[in-house]
Amino acid sequence: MPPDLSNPESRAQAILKAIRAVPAGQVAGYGEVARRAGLPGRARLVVQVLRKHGAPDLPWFRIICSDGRIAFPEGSKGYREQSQRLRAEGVRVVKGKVIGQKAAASVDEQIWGLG
DNA sequence: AGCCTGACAAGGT
DNA sequence: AACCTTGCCAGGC
Repeated sequence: MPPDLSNPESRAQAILKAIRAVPAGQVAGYGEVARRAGLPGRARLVVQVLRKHGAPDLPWFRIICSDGRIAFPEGSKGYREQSQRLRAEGVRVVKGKVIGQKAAASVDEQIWGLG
């Protein structure tokens, strides 16, 4: 049974859950995360959640643009940290873009507990 | 209500 | 592939 999503709080929770569901060594787009959270078309809501929640355990660095780009401005603190953290997980990052595959479909199972 | 702001997305050039 | 324009949605004022 999917979460409520009728109020901002539950929406944020759903998004956080979707983000945490992305496996190490893989990445996912903002819109992708939104969809998996049950919020299709709300990519920008994901952005807002990420801006607010600075949770240390949140794998925020695995979230990138749909075209594989890192969303932070080149040279910014976030840009450098994200690149570094991704590479630390074995993700290939070239010129601010992630080369390789995006998160597997199995992520959905992890979120909704289908397995 | 109206306007501005975002770590976006999609489509066209 | 790079770049620009348009569409979107929620928040904060």
